[in-house]
Amino acid sequence: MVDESLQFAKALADGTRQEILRQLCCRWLTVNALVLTLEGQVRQPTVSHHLRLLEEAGLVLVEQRGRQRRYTLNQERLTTCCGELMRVYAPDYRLAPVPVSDEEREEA
Amino acid sequence: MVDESLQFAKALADGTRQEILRQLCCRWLTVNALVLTLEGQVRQPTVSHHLRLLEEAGLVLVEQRGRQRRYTLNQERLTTCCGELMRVYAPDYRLAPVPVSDEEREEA
DNA sequence: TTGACATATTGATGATCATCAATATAATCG
DNA sequence: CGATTATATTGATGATCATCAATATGTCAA
Repeated sequence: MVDESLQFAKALADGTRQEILRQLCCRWLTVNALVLTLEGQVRQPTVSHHLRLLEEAGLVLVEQRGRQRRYTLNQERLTTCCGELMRVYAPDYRLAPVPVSDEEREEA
Repeated sequence: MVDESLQFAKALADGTRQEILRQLCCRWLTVNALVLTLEGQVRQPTVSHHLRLLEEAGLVLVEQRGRQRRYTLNQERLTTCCGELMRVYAPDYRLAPVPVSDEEREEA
């Protein structure tokens, strides 16, 4: 796809995909584990379909482990895409992405 | 809609709507003026349709002026939505939206 | 009020897409 | 090799949605 902001928005424009991203935030899950966390909402082929779109958009990272594949959310990519959105559509604001320290992360 | 991040993503998940937002960035345009800037890409009812979705998502502001309606992009709303996305999906990063000063804006 | 202009709404149509069951591919083990 | 497990792909179906022509609504001027 040519337009990155469009691909990014389309990737997020589905409730199931956003739910998948929430499940993959800050942890690695296999496809089957992901299907289980979604508790019967969707079948495995549907999850694989969404994972493909998310991977094409760069929003998830994959790692082959034996016969399983583990996915996780790519926070850096998401940050970059949000930054691009703001750069284009909110030029009067500034985005200052700062890595959160370990101590702060533990508070949350 | 219940989920704000979903409504935000859906609003941006269309090329024509993103083009409309670009045209409405930093200026107020009437519907007809907007149709003209899109140079035959889409007809007036289509533009009105998109403006309705964008307004429902809070991404544009409207002002009635005589028999015309003027629209502009709501940068603050867009910033808020991006911040919410990052808060949920990139908790290891921090968003610090800071209004850009007038002097800096003139440099760009 | 009538006419002209600006925008919104309606209803139809085709395109995109989310979902599934069935099946294929791929990797591991015996 | 064949059996088993994990994930991906295919093809079909229904839902959502972008678009348009036609029309309605609303606003101002004479």
